[in-house]
Amino acid sequence: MVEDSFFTRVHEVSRQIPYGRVTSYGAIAKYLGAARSARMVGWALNGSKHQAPDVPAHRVVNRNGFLTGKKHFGQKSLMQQLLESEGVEIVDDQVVHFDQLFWDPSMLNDL
DNA sequence: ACCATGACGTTTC
DNA sequence: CGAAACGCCATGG
Repeated sequence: MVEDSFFTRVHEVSRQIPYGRVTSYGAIAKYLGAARSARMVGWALNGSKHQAPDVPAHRVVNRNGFLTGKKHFGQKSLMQQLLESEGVEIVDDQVVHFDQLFWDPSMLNDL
């Protein structure tokens, strides 16, 4: 059966993240109507590997642009490598020009 | 219903 | 500047 839970929502939204772009857990949470559930977003992404491998979790970082979830990729540097492969500069586990690369799900409405 | 967990975010010390 | 506490809330046991 399909879990119409918060998790599934996060998965779908995360898949909308454009190539070479990044977003924050809080932004996704806010878009889902649960701005205070940023932690659930990360947790959902953790489950996404199990439920929706299509979800580019590497494009989701915390509000500081830090690759906080890199450790969940099995390979610590994997998340950084994936982002760099998309043209995203990473320095000291942080996204460079995060404010420029930041993508908000709300942009879907205006797209 | 209660307690524990968690890839966050903000505030306080 | 760094660490810790707190809030916040969905999911699972």
